[in-house]
Amino acid sequence: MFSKTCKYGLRAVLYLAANAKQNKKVVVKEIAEALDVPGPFLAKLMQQLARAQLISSTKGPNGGFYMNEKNMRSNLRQVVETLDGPEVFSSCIMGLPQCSSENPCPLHEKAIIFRHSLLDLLEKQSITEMAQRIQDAGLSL
Amino acid sequence: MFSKTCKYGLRAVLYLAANAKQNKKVVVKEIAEALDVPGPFLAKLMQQLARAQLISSTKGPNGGFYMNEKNMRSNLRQVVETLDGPEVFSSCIMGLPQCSSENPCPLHEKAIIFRHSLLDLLEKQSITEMAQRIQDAGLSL
DNA sequence: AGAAAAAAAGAGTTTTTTGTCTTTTGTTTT
DNA sequence: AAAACAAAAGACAAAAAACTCTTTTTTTCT
Repeated sequence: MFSKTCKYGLRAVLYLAANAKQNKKVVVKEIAEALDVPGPFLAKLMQQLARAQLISSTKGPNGGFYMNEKNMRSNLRQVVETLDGPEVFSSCIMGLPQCSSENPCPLHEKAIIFRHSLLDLLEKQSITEMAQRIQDAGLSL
Repeated sequence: MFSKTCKYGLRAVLYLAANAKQNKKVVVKEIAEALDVPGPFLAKLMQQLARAQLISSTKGPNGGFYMNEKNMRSNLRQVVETLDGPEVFSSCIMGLPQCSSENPCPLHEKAIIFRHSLLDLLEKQSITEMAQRIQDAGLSL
């Protein structure tokens, strides 16, 4: 479905949303240990997310990663698109280069419906609300 | 979404369904050229599909690949499962190893709905009927 | 100002996936 | 029986993804 990079990224964003704020930043090592993923690899992908302004960071002592107000209003579709590229949502499910509504693959119509339900899932869920649920229900990341 | 192996496999199965029969077998080279995919690589994955009895083959002159009656009654979910493994449909969308209904990830409930729509898409489409549509409407593969 | 902390950047390494090439086995036709 | 054809099998090569390590930059604290 998604690459490991992307899965780590989704989890990291939600971890930040649930555990970090402007005044309580979190360092990569902590996130990596909490999620049980390779630290330096996670650091790399978090740089990408920071460049895309989906998360925030500051260097130096007491520095680390966190979510600002704007970051909290982004959505998981954006995370996926910056890490796996926008094609994951537009490319043909069977990998046909020329697949389109004019020249559809045999699964085209049905695939559109399915894809829509995926986008809906990733776009419509509020990060703020998910962070709340993670804290309240103790959801795993 | 799916691996290249899997995408090639889906297309190859549909190509066979639309273009081959017991008495009109088709050789790998033809399929590879029609789909514009690497021949030897395609040959490999077709061996897997043949072992899983999702397609049929015979060696020697006038040999090649084709679909028998039983093959035509299989579905695309089986193709995906033999090439990418059954985990593609069961593993957590965020990659959490422990994700389950008892210990759900933040996307769990919504992901189940979405996954169901994917399985539905791959299972409920009849290969026979798709082959017909490919021939009639000249769908691309 | 100096030291330390932490992300950013960049260069490597390993593993997996994708793709190729060669040999073997089985079948059919002559 | 021999030759030719085509898949099966297996070993190999290249490319991409995943992961690691080192150096640089920025910030903060003393």
